[in-house]
Amino acid sequence: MVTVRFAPSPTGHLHIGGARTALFNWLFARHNNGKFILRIEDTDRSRSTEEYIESIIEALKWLGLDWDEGPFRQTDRLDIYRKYAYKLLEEEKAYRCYCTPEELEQRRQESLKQGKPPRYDRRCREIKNSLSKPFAIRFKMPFEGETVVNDIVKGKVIFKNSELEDLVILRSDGTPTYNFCVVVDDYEMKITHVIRGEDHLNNTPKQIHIYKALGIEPPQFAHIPMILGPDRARLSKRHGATNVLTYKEEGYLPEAVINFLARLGWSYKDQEIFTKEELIEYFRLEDVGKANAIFNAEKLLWLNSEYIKMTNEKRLFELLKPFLIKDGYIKEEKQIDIEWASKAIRSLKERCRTLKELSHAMRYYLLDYVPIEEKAKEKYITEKTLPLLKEITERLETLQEFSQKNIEKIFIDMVNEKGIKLGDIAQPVRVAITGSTVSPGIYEVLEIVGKEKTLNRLRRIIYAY
RNA sequence: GGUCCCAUCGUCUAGCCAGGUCAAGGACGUAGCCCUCUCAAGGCUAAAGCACGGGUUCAAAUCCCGUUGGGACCGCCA
Repeated sequence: MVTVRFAPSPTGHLHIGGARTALFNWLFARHNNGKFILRIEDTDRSRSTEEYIESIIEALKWLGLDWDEGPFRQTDRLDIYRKYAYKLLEEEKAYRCYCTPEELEQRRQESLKQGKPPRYDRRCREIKNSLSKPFAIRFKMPFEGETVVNDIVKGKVIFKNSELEDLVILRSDGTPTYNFCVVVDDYEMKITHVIRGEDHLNNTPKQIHIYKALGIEPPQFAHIPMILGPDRARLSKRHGATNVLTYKEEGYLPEAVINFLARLGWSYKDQEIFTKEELIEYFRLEDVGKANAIFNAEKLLWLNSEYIKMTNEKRLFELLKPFLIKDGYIKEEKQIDIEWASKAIRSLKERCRTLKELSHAMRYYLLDYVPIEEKAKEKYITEKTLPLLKEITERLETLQEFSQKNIEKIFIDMVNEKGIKLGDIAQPVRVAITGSTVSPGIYEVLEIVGKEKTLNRLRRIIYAY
């Protein structure tokens, strides 16, 4: 059975790059009816936090990337790693290193200064008798030869063993290091395919030697390209929103984010928009590109607008509620007629690219009075338009059924009778009712706002002039 | 510095593995036009790319080599 894992380290929130790695793993597992495991790599105790673990889990749930096993935590499994590490020590495939981190750092700096590769000089490798000093366990890398990685995405990659260093597998405090736990865990969890960022490609030969020393067969590897910021540097906090959950807060739909992430480094014919089912059906690691991709926020925005258009109004309203409450347009406990809300959302959804924008646009449907933009007021609420506003108010007052159709008739009649253009009256009314020069069709807006609020707002602006 | 990866419009990409049907297709963004009560949406059109240099071949975006450019990794971080 195909088994993959997503193994984030909880030293930060789930970022865009990590989310795509998780997505590719998830898609691969679902496509192959395999298993997707979540594993938390928290052996860096000083930087890992509970808060980040929860945040990562929340983000994965929001994206709908469900896992079949886990979350496993490496800090719960320390005995296992120790067991394997000591096994290697006994078999003399690893050795005790008595150098202190301070000494190592100092030597590193010196090597760097002299332009030499900052590699451990293996000075403890030949110490025969154990000393009574604190020690770390280092793995014995071969001095020569080559290691071949047959990567599903990158193809055949050959590394010189002479470039590999004797890495620490168990720290002096007894905790294991990354390159060691991945191997042990991927073996113990029967991972068949390791799908991870390209930043791990250089680690792969080291891990392959650990597999060999442990006498186990390495899994298949697939190293997916990096996601870069617009400046071509690796995506980081400097580039703004990299935390997946901020996209939730900014009003993006999870399926839009998924769709966007899937198309970063992967494609299927000329298709841009995919349902989750389609992604699962079409996704193949062989179709993942080799080149790094730049995060294109504009395209994500476009995709989100497409998803908003495709989403039915009832679901949009549910998604919108937290935004409306936060913006102060509705109260949590207040009941809103769902049919009315649907009508309102329908009028706006093709004009908004995020839920946040949509919420903001809803203000003139929900509030009693809206703030009027100064520029709009100057341009459209004038001596010239005031009589028109008065007249349309009077005409609208007479309406029994305040429907779009009837409202339209009132406008058209007035335009014909007075020999004016529709815009001459529609724009001032729009400003009076929405506070802005931009809105859905004016008849539609008036119907949704309703007779009472419409007349109140018109009278108020006339009175205030 | 060393090692490894990568290279098609500004961006995401199709095409490359199995060279010809590619005077390179789609999408985002940009510009223009149409529609129009505003703004969107929608429709149509346009500008925009095979990094460079060699080689192989009747034929190269596609195969090979080099150059340049970008990225990643070199930790008792993951």
